[in-house]
Amino acid sequence: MDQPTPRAETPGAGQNGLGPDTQEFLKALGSPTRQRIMMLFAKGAELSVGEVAERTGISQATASQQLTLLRRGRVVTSRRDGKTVYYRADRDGTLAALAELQSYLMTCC
Amino acid sequence: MDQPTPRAETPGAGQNGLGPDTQEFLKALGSPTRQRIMMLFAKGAELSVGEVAERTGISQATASQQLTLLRRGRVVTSRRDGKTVYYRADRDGTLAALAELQSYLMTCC
DNA sequence: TCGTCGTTTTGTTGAATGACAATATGATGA
DNA sequence: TCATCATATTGTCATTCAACAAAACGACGA
Repeated sequence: MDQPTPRAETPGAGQNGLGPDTQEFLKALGSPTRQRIMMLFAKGAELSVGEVAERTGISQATASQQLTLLRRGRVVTSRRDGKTVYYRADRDGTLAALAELQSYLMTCC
Repeated sequence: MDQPTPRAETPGAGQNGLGPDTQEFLKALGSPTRQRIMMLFAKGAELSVGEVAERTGISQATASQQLTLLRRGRVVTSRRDGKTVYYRADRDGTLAALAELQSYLMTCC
């Protein structure tokens, strides 16, 4: 169910600022709750929405919402198996965002 | 007696998540307005609060507030010269945050 | 088909955020 | 000291966000 959320068309960012992807990435990781969620995905672990809800102590609906935001920021990906949806860290998206962030910050420092 | 009293400072991030500094860093950069402000500091430029306000089109008060948030996230530093306060990118803070973020993300991917 | 289970979406509420105007602080020069 | 300039803080309002419960959706199995 990993919708190919319309890929943004401004990957370079370069001199003009961060692309929308990286912007979403920063917003996604900027929340303590979502940071806490991300810790569950250490070492490539794959978890269902319900498991994330249980281990973080937030409601199932909230977990689903927050995971959506994380997916929008390309921090996680999702995969559906039957009724349950499994999430895990998005290695490529993360590395891409990190790279763009780095190049962005290099123009300031 | 499980005592999870938040440790004051855990620079390593390690297994427990991001340190408060990096958390502030992410929040600071997670805002479009502040990202726009940061673009003004390319190439080591040094700007006063008034200049930031003028070039971004936001009020002086708002500029001061947002710059405070950026400073709290160690994205900029400030220096006072007479009446005016000059801000510029914080190279060390940025690199430190980037390094911690990277090590944090490496535990997931 | 029907019921159930897991997930998502839809209200709704309280807290946090972003913006401004107005005021306060602080430094400099007359 | 006093006036002035640049910045910081305060007060207020509109918007956004995080969280929940409840309802809708979707995929199985009987």
